Amino acid sequence: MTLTIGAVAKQAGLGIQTVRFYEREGLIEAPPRSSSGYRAYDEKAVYRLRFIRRAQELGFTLKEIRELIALEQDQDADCEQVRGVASSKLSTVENKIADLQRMKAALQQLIHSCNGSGPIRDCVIMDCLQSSTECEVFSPRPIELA
Amino acid sequence: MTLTIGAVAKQAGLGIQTVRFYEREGLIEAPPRSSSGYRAYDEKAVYRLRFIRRAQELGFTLKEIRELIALEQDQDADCEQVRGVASSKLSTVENKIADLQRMKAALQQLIHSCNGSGPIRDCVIMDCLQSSTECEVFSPRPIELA
DNA sequence: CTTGACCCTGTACCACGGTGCAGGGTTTAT
DNA sequence: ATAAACCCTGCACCGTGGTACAGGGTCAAG
Repeated sequence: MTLTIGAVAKQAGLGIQTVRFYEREGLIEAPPRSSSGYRAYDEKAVYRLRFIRRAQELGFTLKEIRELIALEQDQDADCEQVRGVASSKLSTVENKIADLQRMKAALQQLIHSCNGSGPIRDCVIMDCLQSSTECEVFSPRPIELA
Repeated sequence: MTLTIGAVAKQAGLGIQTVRFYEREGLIEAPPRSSSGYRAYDEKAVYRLRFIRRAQELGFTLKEIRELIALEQDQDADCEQVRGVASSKLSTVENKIADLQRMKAALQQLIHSCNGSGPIRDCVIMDCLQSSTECEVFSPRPIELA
């Protein structure tokens, strides 16, 4: 018995549109079709979709997931390469954490330095955002935490 | 002496297109124009643009920055409200950090459990992503760290 | 045999924060 | 006077990860 797109979507915890989107994006292969043109999936499709979900939870982008899948399908690829991908992802995650921690510290300092009453024109937070000097809250490294 | 858009952009560390984009988005007010239609900025515009940059560095979205600017312009607003905005931003930053730390731990565990050699079919990392049981690396809370 | 639930394609659209280009006009330096 | 460097508008497009809708066909239950 094969599965309809609704069934695989449900089992993988995704929407139908999303499954079709993944097919278009080359993350899953196009399944065979029934005589009436319905997609006819097997169990493996559910695993593949869950793989995608899990990898996303670990912070991999769809592009990176496509690469992981390509590696998996490559006879000549080895485990080392997979570990490489995971390691570089780990680095980017660590960098994002560092960026966010700088933001956190800066925000805490801002909040702490605000007594929380009085009109805006006396607000330390606003001053701090406004003037270039006066407040050394800003991180050396800018944004880029995409 | 007034400043051209190129000059303010440079002083604020932004591109010209970006400055016009901020104007369209209501983050800065439209400046007066020269006789030939050129935007004629004053010094304050540079501060406003830097304000935007700084707030972005702290993790505020453009929408939130628009709100901060609106607060600043509101005679009846007080410092408490500004602190509220900053506090809620702090919370979201903290949540993002927590999400990323879960990812980090999971990635470390994956990388650690991979001996780093052999073909893909024996790769623990791939196994782990593939099979639903067998590997308790996955975070209770899913993605959503946008 | 009809009704509802499901499936199909194609296309457009969402938020986010911009970037780029075409097709003009202006200013400045040589 | 001419070229380079700047400015203008308007519009389209980028990546990311989907979501929605129109306008159809199909399948199972009653």
